[in-house]
Amino acid sequence: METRTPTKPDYETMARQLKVLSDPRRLEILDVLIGGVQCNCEIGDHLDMAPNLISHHISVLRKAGLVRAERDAVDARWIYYSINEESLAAISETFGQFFSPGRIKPRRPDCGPKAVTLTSGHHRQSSARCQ
Amino acid sequence: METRTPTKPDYETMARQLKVLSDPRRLEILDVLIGGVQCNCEIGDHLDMAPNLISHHISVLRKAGLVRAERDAVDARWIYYSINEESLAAISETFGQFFSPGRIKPRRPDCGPKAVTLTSGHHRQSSARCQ
DNA sequence: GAAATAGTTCAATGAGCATTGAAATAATTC
DNA sequence: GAATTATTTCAATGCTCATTGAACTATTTC
Repeated sequence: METRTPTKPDYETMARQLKVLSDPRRLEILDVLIGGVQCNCEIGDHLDMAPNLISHHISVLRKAGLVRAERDAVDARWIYYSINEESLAAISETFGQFFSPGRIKPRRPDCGPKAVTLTSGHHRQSSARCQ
Repeated sequence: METRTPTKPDYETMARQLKVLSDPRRLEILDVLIGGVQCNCEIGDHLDMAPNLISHHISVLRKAGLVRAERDAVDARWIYYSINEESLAAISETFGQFFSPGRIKPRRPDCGPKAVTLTSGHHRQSSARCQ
């Protein structure tokens, strides 16, 4: 009988995705991009970060599939970054499900020494173990 | 005019919370706890981790307020861990909102050299900057 | 009180990673 | 083609943190 999620989640993959999101600079960059700002120069204006640092964090977000890049058709020095909406939706879905409080199951009453005690009086047998 | 979330999120705090969640071992522990297993011995059986490592990760989860501990009333050597439902709900709410794809705003058209080009012909003035 | 059991704390190791400044690449302008 | 602009890559530094084994605390059993 399975007590966890129906299909056991890939914790390694989930952790890797969450690690990408667990940086304040990257959260701020994401927030700016979500807000509709995609011009690199304006990103720099908002963020007060060294350009190479912005570049580094954006590359992390790109490798994670969260952000896409597109060069300007007229002046190819400019690059526009944008949120990969599908990727964000997938993350939102996955973690929304995993961390949903509704998933919490009640404490299993047949576990631990208390259970043994409750059924056989004040003293339990010495080999008492859960299950 | 604000283009991001109404009240600017505390990226540092969010990142710290996400960092706690960005470990495969901690995700697995959380999943076991969410599944209703709270007896330490059974946690150990499920996780195939050294007891001191379980203890370490659980202490991280406890410091983050995600997990609570309670000693067995009969045999105080046993400790039962449980999910702090309110804390999980708060996290689910915060991140569900932040990463919601519905928040994504369209690209601002008045940004970058393309905008200048579109209104003033093929050549833009050399000092062109966004906004 | 000695042995056994449940769990935590400590110290050491090593890997990963954010940050910084400088150099390099790419594209455009004059 | 030299200078300028936009962005990336590189190398070095230092901090954080997961992991391990050993020692320690607390509690119960005999």
